[in-house]
Amino acid sequence: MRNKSFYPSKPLPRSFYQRSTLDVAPGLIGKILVRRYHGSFLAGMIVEVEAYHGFDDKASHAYQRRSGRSEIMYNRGGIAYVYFTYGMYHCLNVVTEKEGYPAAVLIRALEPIAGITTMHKLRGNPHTQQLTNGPGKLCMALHITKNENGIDLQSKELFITRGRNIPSHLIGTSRRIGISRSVENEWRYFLKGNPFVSHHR
DNA sequence: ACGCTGATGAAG
DNA sequence: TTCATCAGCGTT
Repeated sequence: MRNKSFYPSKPLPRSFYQRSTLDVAPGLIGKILVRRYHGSFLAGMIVEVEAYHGFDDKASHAYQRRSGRSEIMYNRGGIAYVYFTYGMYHCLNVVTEKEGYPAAVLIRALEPIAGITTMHKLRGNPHTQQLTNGPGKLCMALHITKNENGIDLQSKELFITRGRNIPSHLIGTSRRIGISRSVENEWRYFLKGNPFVSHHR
């Protein structure tokens, strides 16, 4: 848990991201998201994600449009897509699949692993359980903003590494949170029983 | 249950 | 140019 004892493994290869989004999304559960900040590492285990993909997903930013904000989702997998929402918050996605197919996975929650003191400062000292249990919260805690939009996940600044291997029976699925269209698709994945998974409202 | 807050994109 | 819509959060 101490930052000094944490040194990350190599970034996951680009090939990890260039697969079906519905394979990448549950595959991210248990992996470690790493952010370099002022020369040290902030890190957390991914415990909740949502997939947004393809031409028929009405909740996707890329639905029936390819311009501005959503253009980045058409890139080949392996880069970050960070967007600003509700006038206040940033959300981190990882782009998946091949060039020309619009898709990304939203990182919704982390279990903090390293740099927890720094994360508390960046978040305004909430209880640890509230530190990274939501997509806006984890971006605040890891200082992820639109400056990181488009960053290559092979970069030292922001990447994902191997973590725990999670047996599939420990991964739960549900409808996605906070959307009004295509609600029937159960493309949210989370680590069952983990206290950092965000709660439904 | 609601207000905060501003980027986005569609409509006019 | 105006307007509705929001992949959220914190306080009520």
